[in-house]
Amino acid sequence: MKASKQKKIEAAGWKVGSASEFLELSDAEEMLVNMKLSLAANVKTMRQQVKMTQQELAKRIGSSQSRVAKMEVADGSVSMELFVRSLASLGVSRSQIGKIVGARVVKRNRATTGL
Amino acid sequence: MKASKQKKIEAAGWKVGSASEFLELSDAEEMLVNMKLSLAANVKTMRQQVKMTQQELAKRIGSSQSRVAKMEVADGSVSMELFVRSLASLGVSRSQIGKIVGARVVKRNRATTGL
DNA sequence: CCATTATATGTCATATTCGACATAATGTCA
DNA sequence: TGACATTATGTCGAATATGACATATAATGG
Repeated sequence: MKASKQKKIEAAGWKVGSASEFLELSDAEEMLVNMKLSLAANVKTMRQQVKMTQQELAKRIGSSQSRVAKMEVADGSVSMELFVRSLASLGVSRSQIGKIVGARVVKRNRATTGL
Repeated sequence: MKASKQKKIEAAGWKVGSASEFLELSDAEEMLVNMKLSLAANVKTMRQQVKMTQQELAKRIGSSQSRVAKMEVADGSVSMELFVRSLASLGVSRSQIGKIVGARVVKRNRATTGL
């Protein structure tokens, strides 16, 4: 893993082992981070699509506004379980969640989104 | 949620809230359980495909044989993170993991598997 | 501008998940 | 059968994720 990439990841609150023993793991960790980035982005957009506030979603999933906020900024302390629970509570189907997990988020510009 | 279904889930070591306040959550919980069942089955078959022992996979992911065993029987104490880490360490790509998450496991009989 | 609402960030006690270990159960093969 | 490898199950202290809360920082619109 490149140092620059690791620094970026750690800056976002992620822990990355660097001992040689864990070199294979770093790929898995990076994958996990990217999955969570994708999940986070989708939780946010889905919630907004339903015009729900973080507070409301929090209540729905039995959590708190602060935790929902951490989810949406892909804080390192949020588990995949919470992402999945949230998406499910937003009406996202299992197969849709599978796609979110499997594909990188593409940040589109205003020209393509039409906004 | 039907009582029979909940009983089955709880028998497998899962905790399911039953207060009316959490009725919407139970669907999400069931989805999570099914995802983990799918992930568990795939960890097992992929590991066997590479002719790896639980002990060896455990070492690869910095865990223990007992935890790998729990993974493969879809024990309730195993997080999605660990499933993903394991699959990644077994060489499964992100898009493949997405498919595993998104689609129910189909248990095939001997006629179709050829065994 | 101010007031109000929504979102982000930090901390903390509690709950959950962790690897490790012992040991039981199952499988394998001679 | 017995010896050996592999997998399953239970438990425990340590590590991590949790909801709750306070509070900071936007964002909204009047």
